[in-house]
Amino acid sequence: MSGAARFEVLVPPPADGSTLARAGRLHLAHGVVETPTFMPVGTNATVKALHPDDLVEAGAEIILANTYHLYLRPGHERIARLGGLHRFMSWDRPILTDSGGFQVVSLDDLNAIDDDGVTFRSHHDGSRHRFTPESSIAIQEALGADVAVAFDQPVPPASTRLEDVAQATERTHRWAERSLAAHRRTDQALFGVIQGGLDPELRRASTAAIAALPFDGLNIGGLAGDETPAERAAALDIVVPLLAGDTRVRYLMGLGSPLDLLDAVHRGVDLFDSVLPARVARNGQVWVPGGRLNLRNERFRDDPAPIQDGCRCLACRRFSRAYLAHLFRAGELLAYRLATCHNLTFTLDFMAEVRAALRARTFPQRLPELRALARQQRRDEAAVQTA
RNA sequence: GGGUAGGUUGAGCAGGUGGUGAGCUCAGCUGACUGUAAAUCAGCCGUCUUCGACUGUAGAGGUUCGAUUCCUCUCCUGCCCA
Repeated sequence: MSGAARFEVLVPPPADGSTLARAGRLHLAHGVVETPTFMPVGTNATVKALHPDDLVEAGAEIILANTYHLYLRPGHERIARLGGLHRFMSWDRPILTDSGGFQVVSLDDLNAIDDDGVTFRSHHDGSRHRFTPESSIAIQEALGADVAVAFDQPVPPASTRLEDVAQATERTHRWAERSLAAHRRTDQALFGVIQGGLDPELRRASTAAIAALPFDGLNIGGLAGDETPAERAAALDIVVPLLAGDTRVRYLMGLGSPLDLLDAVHRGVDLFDSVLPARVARNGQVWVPGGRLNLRNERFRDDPAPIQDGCRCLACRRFSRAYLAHLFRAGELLAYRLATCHNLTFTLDFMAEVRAALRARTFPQRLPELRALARQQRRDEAAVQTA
């Protein structure tokens, strides 16, 4: 272990087994992260549409950036020359870089994978590149985030044949060891990724294999894809109990809807990231307690209310739904910023509420109420609740 | 007043010189989005009983087996001339 990440369990799960949720504190080079929490995704060294101050105001304590994208543009060496990722993007709180493994899946038209690594074509210009565990780590060290992630091979769990899941999982294990061996920086943590798809035996084996290695944190990968909530829950219920005595932070990669977050926290996960709240916001939908609103809908054009009564965010403090509806229709850039601020504030405030319940030791009791808050019914029901 | 070019589903168009015009782009309506090739994508967008059917090419007549197309008149619009 690098020692660059220390996870402190503030409130362990209750002995009665009513929940595996826990409150914790993750100490990183650039600061402390209260968990459970959510990391907004800033792929290109920016959370789309936001100023770093917006993120601070929304309550983000750590954000994610992407190795693949920053390697291609502007280049990790350039970022290193300019003083590293924090300085480059003027963000002085913790950052985690994803390894680029996810692009193995999402850009699968453009690449070829083998046991040594992945050869891919740039989505910008078609030029050829190659990632290996060693090169991914080298790039991440150059970027200089607080946390690097081992290079892995995720697969869409529900639609992948078992033998292919097995192959990707075993490859991920070998790459995990190579990522660890390649990692040099002592001021940067390194997290490992558990795979195994939806197969109980593969999940179990992957959890054991990755947990046995000296990573600073344990990522749960290959979920938040095409699986059902029940399948995801089943996978978590295999992974987390196996980590019962483990003192490391648990990070479920890619999860972002409030209800999904709540369920995963309940099953023992500490950390999340997702593009969902930001992307959904840019596409015109905002999250409110118990529902969601599509601001492009005709019915908001005359609605003088804020998105959410009592919300502290940049949008709700000063602007009406009608104004947001106008901005989206007009294609005005402020729409994206305001809606993104709202959804990230909503998500992060929701996680703060979950933490408060955990610290007050009222968490499992408050689950129904928190679920009601997180639920996102269809718009008609939402309208009733927020009217 | 004369000449000329036109009139297509909210707008702008495509097409159609006798036998299939419901096609495109906007606009509009709705939905999706989960380790970001996403300010993107998908559906709907004349009417209906919507896996289909019907109607629809400014209006009224005429020719024709059959007219959006050819003929006559009328209305409207742009431009030119007076």
